[in-house]
Amino acid sequence: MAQRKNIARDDILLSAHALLANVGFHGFSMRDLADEVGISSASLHHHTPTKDEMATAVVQRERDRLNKRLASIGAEHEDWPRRRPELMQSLTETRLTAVLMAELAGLPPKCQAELRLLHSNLIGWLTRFATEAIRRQEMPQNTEPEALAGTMLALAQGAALYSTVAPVGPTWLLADLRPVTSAL
Amino acid sequence: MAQRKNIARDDILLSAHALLANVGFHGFSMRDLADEVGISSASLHHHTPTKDEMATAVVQRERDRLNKRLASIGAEHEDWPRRRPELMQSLTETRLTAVLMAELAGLPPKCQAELRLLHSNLIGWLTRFATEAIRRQEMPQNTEPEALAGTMLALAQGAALYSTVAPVGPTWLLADLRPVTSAL
DNA sequence: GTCTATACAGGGATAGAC
DNA sequence: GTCTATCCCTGTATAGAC
Repeated sequence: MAQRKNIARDDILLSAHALLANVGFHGFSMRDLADEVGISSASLHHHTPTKDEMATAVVQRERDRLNKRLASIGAEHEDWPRRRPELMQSLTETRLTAVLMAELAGLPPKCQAELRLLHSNLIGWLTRFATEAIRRQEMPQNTEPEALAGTMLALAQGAALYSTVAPVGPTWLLADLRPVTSAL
Repeated sequence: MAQRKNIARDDILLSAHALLANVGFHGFSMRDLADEVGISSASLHHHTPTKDEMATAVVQRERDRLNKRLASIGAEHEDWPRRRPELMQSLTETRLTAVLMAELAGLPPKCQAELRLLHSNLIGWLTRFATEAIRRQEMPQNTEPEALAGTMLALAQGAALYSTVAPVGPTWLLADLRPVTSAL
């Protein structure tokens, strides 16, 4: 019944996600998206009434996906050494959030709010992971979990940002960053 | 004679830089910029004929500024422990490049080319710094300079990207990232 | 160098037929 | 649900007077 509509909406959100992650919210038009999906712009607006709503839905989807993914990582492993690679890979593969964060102030209200929520979720997960790792003595004891969460997010999302011009190599996130990050 | 014009163009590029770094290339209009500067959009186009040219000029300026800054850091100190903080701070304070990299594929041709050049310059500097630090035995000997350059850029620019929502704290880039980056 | 006025394309969004 | 056609606004850019 409503099956075909749902499928169509998923197709739209998938194409929308790709465009958003490539050129950002203001980098493409609803007509561009309609062409990508293969329908008219009027049909597109039938499924997703405004551009704001469309982008919001995409971000919401990504937020759900990431929350589930991070929860799964937390449930699958207890130790940080095994959580780390999957976690960093997940965040490094997520270019959407990095691109939208870049234009945050220019985003329409709903989409902007949803993105802030996504960011807040991520910081929450990362802080929790760091806290546990410190308690388990798998991280230095004098580390602040919040600072580490911010740094991890910056590193992974920065890599995502530059992934189009310099693909993250196998050794990228494995380098010993002590000389970069540790104080004198 | 041409003095007032140059001053005006600098005013324009300064306001343009702020807008570009805040909401990205497609996040504002030439009218917005004209309003910001305090002139009509026609006057704006008198100084900078196209939006592409305007953004290109801003990126070019930033490229010059960064090249001089990094050269100065390299000349001022010889050792990596003293180069590191100034270097990372310079890159973390540069939000413009991070925002524009996000929409790279959607940028007009000249601006896109100029941005790629800026990125290439940065990687060049970072790779050189890393190479020297390794030779001076201030970094682990088994590190690949290119990988480290990419990672440093990702970390700093990621921090720049998220600086609007979570200002980089004093401990941020000082954390020991071994648990994040080093392999199992 | 600055303005008003305007051209013209492209943007988001809607009407209404099928 | 999809289309064609269209509305109306915004966007870039130009013309031409002052």
